[in-house]
Amino acid sequence: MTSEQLSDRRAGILQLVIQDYIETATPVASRHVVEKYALPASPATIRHEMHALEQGGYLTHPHTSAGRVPSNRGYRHFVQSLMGHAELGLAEQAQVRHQFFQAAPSVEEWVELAATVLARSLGLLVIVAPPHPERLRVRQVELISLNELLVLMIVVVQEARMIRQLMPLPQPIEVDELDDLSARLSWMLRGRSAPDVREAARQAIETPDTHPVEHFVLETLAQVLDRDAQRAGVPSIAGLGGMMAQPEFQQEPERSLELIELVDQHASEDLIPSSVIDEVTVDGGMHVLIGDDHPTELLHDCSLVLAPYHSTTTAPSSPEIPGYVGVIGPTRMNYPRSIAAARFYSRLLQEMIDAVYGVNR
Amino acid sequence: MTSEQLSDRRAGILQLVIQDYIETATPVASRHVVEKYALPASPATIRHEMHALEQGGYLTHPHTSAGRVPSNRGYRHFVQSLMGHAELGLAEQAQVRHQFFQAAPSVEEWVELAATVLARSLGLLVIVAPPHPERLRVRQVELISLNELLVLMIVVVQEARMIRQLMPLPQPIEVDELDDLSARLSWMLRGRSAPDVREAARQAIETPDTHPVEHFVLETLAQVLDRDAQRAGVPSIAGLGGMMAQPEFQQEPERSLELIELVDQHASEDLIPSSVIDEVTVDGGMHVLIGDDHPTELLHDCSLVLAPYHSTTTAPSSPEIPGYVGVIGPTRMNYPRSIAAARFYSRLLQEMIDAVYGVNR
DNA sequence: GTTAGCACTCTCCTGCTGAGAGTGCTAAAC
DNA sequence: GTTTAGCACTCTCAGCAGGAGAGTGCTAAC
Repeated sequence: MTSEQLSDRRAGILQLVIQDYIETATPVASRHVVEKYALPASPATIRHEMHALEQGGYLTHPHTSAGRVPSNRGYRHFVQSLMGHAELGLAEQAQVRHQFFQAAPSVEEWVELAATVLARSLGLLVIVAPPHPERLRVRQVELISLNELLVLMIVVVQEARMIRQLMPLPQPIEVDELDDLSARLSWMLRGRSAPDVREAARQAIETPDTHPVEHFVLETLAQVLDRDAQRAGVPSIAGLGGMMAQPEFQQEPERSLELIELVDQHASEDLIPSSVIDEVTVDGGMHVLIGDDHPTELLHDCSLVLAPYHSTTTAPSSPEIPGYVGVIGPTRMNYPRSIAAARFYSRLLQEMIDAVYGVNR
Repeated sequence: MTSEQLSDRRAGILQLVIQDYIETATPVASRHVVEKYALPASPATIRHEMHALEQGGYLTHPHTSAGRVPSNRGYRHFVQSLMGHAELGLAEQAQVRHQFFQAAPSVEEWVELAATVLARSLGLLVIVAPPHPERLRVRQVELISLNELLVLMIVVVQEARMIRQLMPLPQPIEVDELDDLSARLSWMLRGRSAPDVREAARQAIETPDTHPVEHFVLETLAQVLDRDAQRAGVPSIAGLGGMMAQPEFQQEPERSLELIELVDQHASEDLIPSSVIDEVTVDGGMHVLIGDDHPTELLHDCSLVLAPYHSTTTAPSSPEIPGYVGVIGPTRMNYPRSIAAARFYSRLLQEMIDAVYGVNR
């Protein structure tokens, strides 16, 4: 690992090479860089420096007579030390904000919107997940009789979500009894989550006088709480089209196919493994995985920009799984812009969610 | 248009050629077909017949020294007269049924499941849409105060759906008043849909004594009814991966890219235009669009198998937009199997929906 | 330290050739 | 009249050679 300090000029050349490669997607030649950026040096000199950068592992060579291409190490150095800090332009920020305020106020809607808009603006694959409580806590249970054997159960949970579930009953129940039951359950289960509800179901079956439907409802409720906690965290994926239009994928059809397969199956765990998110959340900041940093082998020629976020108002009682804005693109992706955008969108989402949902804790 | 009757032998050869091409995706040669199917004739004879079929427009020739490839006309004749009627195997039917009964009983869940399972089994693009009412009718309105300025509105509609909507209020309202309001709205709006609710909102603003929040709630309610009627019909798309693995797409990257783009943007209106669905619904049966039958030019080398369905128990009062199971693949797709599968899945969906939702009409 | 010059390497495009596949036609056999 | 064998013809495809072009690496001079 040759990690000696780079001279200013050398670092500058590395930066130019990377910027140019990001822009053109073709190996950059010494002469090209001299002419394009009007460097006060000859191609031979630049060649000399490039050679040194290649020795240091920052650049590579597809073959002898090709220009230089950044290596993973080069990109890492670029991201960490060279590129500086960028923010999204104010006009763009305003425009995106506007779209969000126009949308219906629901987390799923925002998450979907964030994924599609960001994907379109970057031309890369974007995965956005909402923050969601690890377990849901009951706030209110409503049982609405649709007919003798069919009940619509509505559960309002403390996390300001609502779950509906149709329940075909095993045996009929009177409307009065049903109303009574829903009132009792609301009172009894307030603040409880799935395990508690399971316990209540067990007790109900042991208590002689309870209506058999009660046990059934409790079991269903517990199931539904678990299922919906899962579903609340389902991420939106967008931008496959733009991603596939990137030159690196035009060349390699087999690789592209595998990636399409992953997206088709909504395999977000492969695209952004939860281990990575956990790791990031420790320091709470953004994270950039370049090339083979990524656990999934298929993405070893890609980079991942990850901006986790959470709702700041989470009650300490209910632990929350953070949301994230993830951008996946070829290692050649535009890092400054992607990072700035991911940061902006994650903050915006956090803001929007807090504004509407955060209040009631 | 030479539509003279085909001789038995000629039709038989057409059928073999099409079957073989569907299977192998390579132009089929006279000799190949003789050997593979042990025909009691020499290649030359078959060649002669193939020539005649080409004259009739049923087959084509990529170039002189290639085998024959079915034309759109050939496929149409195959689908209409040659292939006969197939059903899915009973084992497969049972296995699919099982998966459906295991899933949570919700239309969205089933639609998603149908799309993914069918796509996987066919290796083609599958689009499944639920039937949904043209407009939703209110059954019950619940307003739950989350805090002074935030209300969760829950609307149960007669179509056994439920809508939730968070409403930040323009001004505070007492909990008692809110309960009162929701009871009154439930009573007043029962069976009404968006236009009626709008009318009620107008009246509310003209009536002096009403709480200002009432007007606001009514407006939001009308919006929400419209929006959710839209959203109820959103189709699921799956199988892009399998589709792209088909040899025809491996060859043509530009075309593939456009198709990926369409799927990425959930452009189901381009993939299955509503005009096509309407057309089909007249006779209520299945429909097969082959090649340039399809309005979208991008799909002129593809075929669409469409199986619309509806919930049989629809009340006459609320007109319903039908659901559908659509299969899109290269014109070379396996028609018997795709048609049988689409038919089966559409019936299964109809059955499942009727069993749970149809009862309460 | 910088630079011009030049040999060297590698890709990429073009044209060519030969093998292989399959047809279309013709003339003979059934 | 239908079927078939034989054969010429056409087109694709893989492989190969050769030349142009692009860029580097090295060396020697400034």
